[in-house]
Amino acid sequence: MDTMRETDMPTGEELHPDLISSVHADMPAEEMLYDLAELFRIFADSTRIKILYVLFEAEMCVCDIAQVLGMTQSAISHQLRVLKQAKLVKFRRDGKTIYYSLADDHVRTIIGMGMEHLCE
Amino acid sequence: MDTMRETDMPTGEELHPDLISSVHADMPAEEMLYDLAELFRIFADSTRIKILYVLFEAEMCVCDIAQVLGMTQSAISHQLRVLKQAKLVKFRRDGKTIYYSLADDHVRTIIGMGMEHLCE
DNA sequence: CTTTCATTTGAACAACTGTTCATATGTTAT
DNA sequence: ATAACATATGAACAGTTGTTCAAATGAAAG
Repeated sequence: MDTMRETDMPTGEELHPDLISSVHADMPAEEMLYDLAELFRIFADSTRIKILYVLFEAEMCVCDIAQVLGMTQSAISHQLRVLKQAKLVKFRRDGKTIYYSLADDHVRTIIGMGMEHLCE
Repeated sequence: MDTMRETDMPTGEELHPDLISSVHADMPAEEMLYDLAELFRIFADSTRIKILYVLFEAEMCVCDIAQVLGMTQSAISHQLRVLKQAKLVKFRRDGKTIYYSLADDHVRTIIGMGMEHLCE
């Protein structure tokens, strides 16, 4: 509701008023952009990336993943929790052990995209 | 150089020894996975996502971006620095103002990929 | 040169994140 | 029951991150 002119203004804080309002109108909802950042945050840790990479090849139980990555079972379990909540991995129970696997192929695509960007 | 058998072992910490060694062999270099996580870390902040989204539409100067996002010029400048270092944006100077724009189309693809994952 | 404006930079602080350690849950076998 | 094992969870701690504030560049104009 501001009544500022589009030309000949004091230029206090904005240099290109019409560009600003045009761009602002085309922005996705605040919440969507927040969710997007939150999604990328999941991939923003090398332990989680490693876990996902491991699961590219086969479903695996927690202690095997820990073994492959040379990390504590507890640390892996904590990260699997994050991946689980983000719906990036799924799991099934077989007796005492729990097998984790990729939830869908989107994970592969997103990580592949990142890899492609790096290798250039 | 451990000489453990592949069958009939005490199962101290690993449940599936051959799977472990096979998967471990197929893993990309430690450093590569670290770099990959670092790349996603750039996208893992909603301010940076917003900046990139704004630059989808047009090149823009710092104060205009700040205006669109309703944030301090200083905050935007700090984040542009991060994006610049990651080679995700480039800039040109025109007198006093500096115009930022997307470095290449990879940014668009990666963010698009994330969006696609969210909208399902 | 001095002023003004766009931007950058550094220090400081609060908020967040990942790992560790100890402990709890849940399952199987004895 | 109890023991052994795979996994999960909570608290705590160090390390990292994003914003703010104040001050510093750097460029154009008077």
